[in-house]
Amino acid sequence: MSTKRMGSAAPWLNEDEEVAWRAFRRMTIAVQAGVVHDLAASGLSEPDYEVLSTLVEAPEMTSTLHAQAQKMGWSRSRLSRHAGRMEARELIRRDPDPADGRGCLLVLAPLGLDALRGATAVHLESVCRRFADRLDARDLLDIVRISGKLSHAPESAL
Amino acid sequence: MSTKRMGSAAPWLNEDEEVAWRAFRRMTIAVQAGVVHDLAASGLSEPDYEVLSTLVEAPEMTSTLHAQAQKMGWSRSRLSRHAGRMEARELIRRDPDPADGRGCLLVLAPLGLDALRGATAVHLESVCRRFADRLDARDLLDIVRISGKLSHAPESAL
DNA sequence: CTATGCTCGTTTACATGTCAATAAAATCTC
DNA sequence: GAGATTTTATTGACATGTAAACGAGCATAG
Repeated sequence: MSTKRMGSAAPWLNEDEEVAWRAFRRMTIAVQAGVVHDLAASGLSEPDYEVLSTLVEAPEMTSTLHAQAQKMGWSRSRLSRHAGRMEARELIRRDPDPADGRGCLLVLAPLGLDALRGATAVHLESVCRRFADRLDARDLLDIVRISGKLSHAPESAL
Repeated sequence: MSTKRMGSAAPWLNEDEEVAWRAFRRMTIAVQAGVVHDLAASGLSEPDYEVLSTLVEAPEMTSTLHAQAQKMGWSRSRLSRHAGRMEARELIRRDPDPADGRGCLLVLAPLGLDALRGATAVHLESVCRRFADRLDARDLLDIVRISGKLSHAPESAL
């Protein structure tokens, strides 16, 4: 694929690549920070929102901690901790898992559903204002194309 | 600019926007996590690397904590804490500021310069492998164009 | 059955970030 | 110059993330 930079010499970026890299970083930071900022106004952090919006899609709005962590790409440790904090706020509940004596079920609590409804509107508005409304059809296609090139792990450790 | 979504109705994303938003998220997470992962092998965290690479560009490799924080977009509190940790590892030094009795100067220490040299090679290689090498000239231009649309704050709070 | 190993969720210890309050020095106002 | 205000860096209290060790329950081989 890339015939550039094959030798043993140190790697480098040409000017266009450098410019694009800086632009990439600036863009990702701006959008990410912006959405997190907007979301905070609804009383949920971004991790909170992730947990709730993933959980609401599970059957019965219920999921094993293990399965939920898997689905979110989190460690069980992280989710366990965060679940503890969210349980204290009554956004979710922890029930024993009838199918596995070790496990527990995370259940979306009424308060969590309310919070999610509010936050979803805020989140959508934020994504529109900071992302979708600024882009035209061509931009969207370009993003999908480029994401396809950047989103997978490197072919080899090299 | 955008004549879509002007009314009082709830905001929404059409399918293309939704797909692009997911692609955008996937891409940013993959690249960011990948670079951080590679950098860790050199013994520096990403914040460490930011501090050192910003500091090395300052005159005399020295900068007020205030100025440094400004340049990095960090709070002084954050930089003060991180500087403390880096000072303990002898990557940087804190000297009193002769021009301002309150201030302090962050100075790049020899160990920090060494660490930065190693990390820079690793970082560059990582950016090549995970970013530049995967993209062609058109991709790079598209990124710069799209970044221009996404990187600034919203026109109004609305 | 039972012994061995694996998986589950939690916990401990620590690294890191935020925000508000602080102390000290500079700056401004009169 | 004296006094009020601002600025600077640090700190305390806390929220959040990671990694490794843990105890308890499950599962499989024999």
